[in-house]
Parts: sequence; structure tokens; C-alpha cells
Amino acid sequence: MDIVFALKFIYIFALSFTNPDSMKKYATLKDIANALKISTATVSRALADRWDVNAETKRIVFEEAKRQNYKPNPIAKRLQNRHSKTIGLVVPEFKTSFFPNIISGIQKVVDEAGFQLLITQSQETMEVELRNLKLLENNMVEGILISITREGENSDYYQELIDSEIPIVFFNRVSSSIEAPKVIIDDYKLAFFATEHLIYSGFKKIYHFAGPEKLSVTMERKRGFLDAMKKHHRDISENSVLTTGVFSDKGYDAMKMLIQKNDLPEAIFCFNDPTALGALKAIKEEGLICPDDIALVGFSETELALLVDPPLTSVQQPSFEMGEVAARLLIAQITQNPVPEPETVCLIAKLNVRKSSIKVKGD
Amino acid sequence: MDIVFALKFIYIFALSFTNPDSMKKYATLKDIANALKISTATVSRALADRWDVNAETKRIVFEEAKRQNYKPNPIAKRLQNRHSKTIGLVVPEFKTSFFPNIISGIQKVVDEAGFQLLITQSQETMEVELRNLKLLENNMVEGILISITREGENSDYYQELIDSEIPIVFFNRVSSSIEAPKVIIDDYKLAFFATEHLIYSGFKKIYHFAGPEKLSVTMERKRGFLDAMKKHHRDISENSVLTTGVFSDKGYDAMKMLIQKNDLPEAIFCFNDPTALGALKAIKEEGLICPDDIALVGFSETELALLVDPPLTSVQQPSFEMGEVAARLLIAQITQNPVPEPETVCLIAKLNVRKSSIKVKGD
DNA sequence: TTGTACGCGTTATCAG
DNA sequence: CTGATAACGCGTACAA
Repeated sequence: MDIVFALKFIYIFALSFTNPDSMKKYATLKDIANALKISTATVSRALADRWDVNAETKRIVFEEAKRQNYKPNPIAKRLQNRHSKTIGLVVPEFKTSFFPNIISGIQKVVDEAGFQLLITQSQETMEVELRNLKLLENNMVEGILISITREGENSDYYQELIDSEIPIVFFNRVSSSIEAPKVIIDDYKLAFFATEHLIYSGFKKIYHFAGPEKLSVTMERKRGFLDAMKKHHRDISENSVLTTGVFSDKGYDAMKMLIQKNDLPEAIFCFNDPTALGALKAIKEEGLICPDDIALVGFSETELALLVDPPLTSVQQPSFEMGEVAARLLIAQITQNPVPEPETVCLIAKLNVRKSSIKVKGD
Repeated sequence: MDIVFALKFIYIFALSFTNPDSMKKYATLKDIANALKISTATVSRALADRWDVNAETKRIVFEEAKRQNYKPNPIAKRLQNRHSKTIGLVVPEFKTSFFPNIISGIQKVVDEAGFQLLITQSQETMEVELRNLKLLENNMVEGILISITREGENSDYYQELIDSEIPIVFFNRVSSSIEAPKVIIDDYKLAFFATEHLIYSGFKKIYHFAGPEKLSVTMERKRGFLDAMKKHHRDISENSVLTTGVFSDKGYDAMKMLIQKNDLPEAIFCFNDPTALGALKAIKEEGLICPDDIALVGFSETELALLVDPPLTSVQQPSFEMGEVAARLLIAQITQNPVPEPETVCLIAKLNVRKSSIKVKGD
């Protein structure tokens, strides 16, 4: 015991001489081996609980490991088997709870699979996105989960990553040009439903606040809106679709503009909840009433749809599940051989009808 | 459709039994050395741009490195200098945008310092928090940023970590018993201000919806409320302070209960925005009007305080900055020698007065 | 100015 | 069953 202590002291002293900076003293296999006067190989095998090691040896190894509070060094392990056990994530932003919810789902799966997660935000710009992708690459992530910015896609770089065998899985906002696994919801169908809901509710003049032009979800939702309108032979003027954006101020501005131009629809199907809430704010400010004067429907709801007055009709996306599925697909791409064919998983969303889109009686 | 999903997952699980072996072929120092028929040592030195290497050699090394798209292997580097360049983060939840905002600030600083960030969520339970701490420890993080759960603290384990030379920095929800750097806002002062604001506005009967009992912020805010009330000689009954919680449903329930008991205050200072919004919802449902019947003040506002009707008076916390400061303190603890004394940084918050707490004229 | 050799902590291989 | 030994990729004394 004394000798062990002395040796350890000398060992630590020697190390701290070569590197005077702070030195964490994690116990290593070697420490256990020395203490027990056996080889590191045996210790390694014992701790891995392998069949080809004496039960008694195992016992004392485990005991000593516990005594020294041994923790395997994951870095050494990774160097050895040459994979980082890390995957990267790129989301546009953190402002709404939509992406955080997805992240929770991702984390669950990633943890279970024994991987680490490196989270980055592109802040909705292609430039930062590219920087993040390179950062992740430099950190040797084994795969990347990404929801692209509203500015568009760094398609060339996505392809480059895939070519250098770093699999990518897109979710929510997917790339149209890259062949890779994708997780989406049936935006088209839900947009169609939402629009039909407004039509069936008896609203005549219906507008759509569309999202950023380059996003696939924007196009799908717009397509759903237009097709529903066509199916029911509604007039579609050039004003029927207004391109707004993703944040609430855009919806606010658009609504204000309509009011100013005195071009008021009876109902608006909005690209997402923030724009719908922005529009709602403008409506109230102008002394109008929702849904009496203008009805609203949002998309990809967060908790706040329930808290506003009137509660907002909105499409509920399975965000947690989306994260789970995306992570599973990526881990499959990383660990399976041969690599599975890229598939596009379409999750089921649903429309929650609330007061903001319910036609007032006698109107 | 459900069956399709089930099958899909079974499919994925079945395939995950097959064993992977394909290895990414990153270029290494050795590859460059071989191509140039020089030693890896020289390549290493050249790439580090050191003075003691021939300029021409440097040139060809850089050229070859670029040609082979060489990226230094961070894992090998970490094994060598024996630090993981990783720090861990534990937040209670992701539901509101409060913590995500903080995370953005943390990420900025952490990236700049060349560290990685491992993010975990405790889901407001001590058990998950402990599991996360151990996970981070096993991943050899060099330090931990934490905002504790509403259930209380794993104080023993915090101390254990600090003793084993893993520095911890607390932010927002801090530990009272552990000596470590902390980043908070002046909860007491702001609560005092907020209460005084209600008093000066002419509200007579003022209540407080308090947060989870074990949190330091709960106690500070409650203290601020009580002291302001005392200063202005207001009656404080046993009903003046109601313990609610952190989420909106609690505020909703508490408000409903007050209404049912017909024990209506003129104004309520709420622990946070979600509880205030929950209360607001209850107020509206019961046909009452805010602020005419009951005025509300929230805390730690997120964007949604602006979107509701009426806009909510709330304390604005510098969340992004809080993340930055906390990260800087931690990195100082990790990299500086000698380790700086633990300091508690108190950030400046401000009260944004909006319609929800403005006394109606002639009332 | 460059090459050799070793160590970081681990696991795999091959002898005993 | 166990022990040497060689990797993994990098940096760096020490020698040439």
C-alpha cells in the first residue's frame, strides 16, 4: 500500500514535471495493472467482462477499478477504433420551441446509441451554416443532422460531405437537390386540410401568408393551399398569396399592409405560428376581431398557440418524434453495412381547430 | 399508416445487428510524409508553422496537405495533451426560449475558445440531472455549466466533481451551498421594482405567485415582493403569496382557484411569464379583463410576452449575456493558473412596463 | 534543418 | 487463461 502510494506520487511528480499545467489524475488501466501486478491487457479484458479471463482475476480487477474510481478514457478508445462516436446537428435557430423540441428527440436516440451530439445554430444564414458544417467536419463527426436555413442550401458542400462518407440526414427543412434520408411531415396535405377547413367553415375570401421562398416547406404549403382553393373553385387573385417570413414581425407587417390597403380577407392561412400571432397582434391593434373579422390558422404549433386569445387553430407537428426518427435514420447510415438506401419518412401531423378559425354564428 | 411506421422501425432494428467495419480514410501526417518521403515529425513541425523548418519544405508540405485535404485529428490531439476540450452543460428544459437563448450565448464563447459543448437536459428532475452529470464526467468534460432543477440540488455530487478538479459554474438557478462561480440577475431588486411599480400604479391588493420552493430565485423574488410590500405598509395576508410552479398550467390553476374562492387581488406579480400567461388565460375564460380587473406582471420574458393581449409587463433578463458570462467564467476556471477565486456575477435586468399592469383611468 | 523514438490510454493479435 | 507488443495520430525531446 505504501509502495503503491509512493510510486503513484513519483509518477505524478514526473508527469507534472514535463507538463506543469493542471493535470487531472484519472486512473488508467496501467494504474490498475500496476497495483495488481498484472498486465494492462488482462485488466482491459477483465473490465470488458470477457469470457477468457479467470473469474477471480475479474473480481480483483473490478474491485481495484472501483477502488481507484477508474473511468475508461473515451478519447483513447475513439482514437483506437477510429471513430469519434459524435454526430453533428445544424438547426436554423433556437428562438421558438420547435427546434428545441426536435433536439430533445434527437438527444434521446443519440444518447441511447452511445453517441455524443454537437449542436450548432446557423442563425438562418447560409454563411454560418457553412461555417458550422466545417466545424463539425473538423471535429470528425460521423454524420450530420440538418435543417437548412431559409436563405437556401449549401448544396455543393452537402454533396461533398456525403462523398467523403459523412452521411447527412435532413429534417423539417430539407434539401431538394440532394439524395439523402429526409424526415418531413406531409406539409402539402396539412396545408390542404387547413385550407379546406377554412372553406368548409364558410369563409369566402381566403389568403395565404407564405414563408421564405427557397424553402421546400414553403412551396409544399403554398401548393396545398392553392390546390384546396382550386378544388373548391375559389378565386385566386395575385394577392391571395403574400410572401412573409418566419418571424412574427413579418406577419404583423403583412397584416398591417393589408389593412392599410383595405384589402381584407375573411381568413388567412399562415405559414407558421409566429407569423399568425404577428398578424393577430396587428388585427387587434386595428380594433378588428379574430375570428369575427378575420380568421387565422397557423402551422407547426408551439405551446403559445394555446395561450393567446383567441386560441390559435394550428397544425401540430410531431417535433419530438421527428427528432427521434431523424436520429435513427442517421445512426443507421453510420452503423449499418451496407448503408441503407436513403428514404424519406413522412410523419403524421394534425390540425387542431380552435377559436381563431371558427366562424361566428349568423355572420 | 401506423403499421408502416412499425415495420420501418423493425426493419431498422433488424439491420442494426450487422457489424460495421468500413473506415473513413482521413489523410494523416504519415500519408503526407510518405508522399513526400520525409518524416512525420517534419510534417508536423511544418504544419505547425514553426521557425526551425526549411521554408521550401514548409511550402511543399502545405501543398501536399492541401492536396490530400488533410485535417488534423482532434481526437489524437486530445489524447496527447490529455484534455478533452469539451465542456458540459445541464439545463432543466428546452420548452421556453429562455434556456435556448442562454445556450446561444454559451455557444458563442465556447466556440471562440475552441471548446466543444455537450448539452444535456435534466427535465427538471434531480435524478436525470445526476445521470447527466455522470455522463458528462464519463466524457471527460473539463468543466460543467449548470442551472439546477426545481426539485433541488445534487449538492454532494457537485462537490465531488469540484473536488476531482472539474470546475462548475452555476447560472440562473444556482446552488446555495456550493462555493463556485455563479451568474445570476438581481432577482431581489427586480422583484422589488416590479412590486413597487404595481404599488405606484395604484393597485391596492397585490398578490404574488411564487415559484418552486427549493429554488434560490424563488426565494429572492418572494423576498423582493415582501420587502416592497412592507416598505409601503401594505397588508400581507397568508394568501398574499401562493406557491405555483414554472409552467403555465400552474398559473392557470392558481388563478382559477382564486376566482372560485372569490379572493381576487387587483394585481399579481408572477414568478415567470408562463405562469402569468396561464393566469391571463384563466382571467379571460372567466370573463374578467386584464388589467381592468386584475393586472399582471411576469418575469424573465420571452418573445411571447409581446404577442399576447394585453402585452405583458415583464422583467427582461439578459439571457444571451448570461450564457456568455457563465461560459467565460468556466473557461477561466479551466485554463487559468492559478484558478481564479469563485465570484458571483450579478447581471442587470430591467422591467418592461406594458399594458397588462397599467391602471385604467378613473378606476 | 531533419529524423528517430516514445508516450498519451486503449484494444487486438499473437505467443506462451 | 495471461502477457508482451503493436497499433491508432499526433507532438516533441533528443540525436544526427
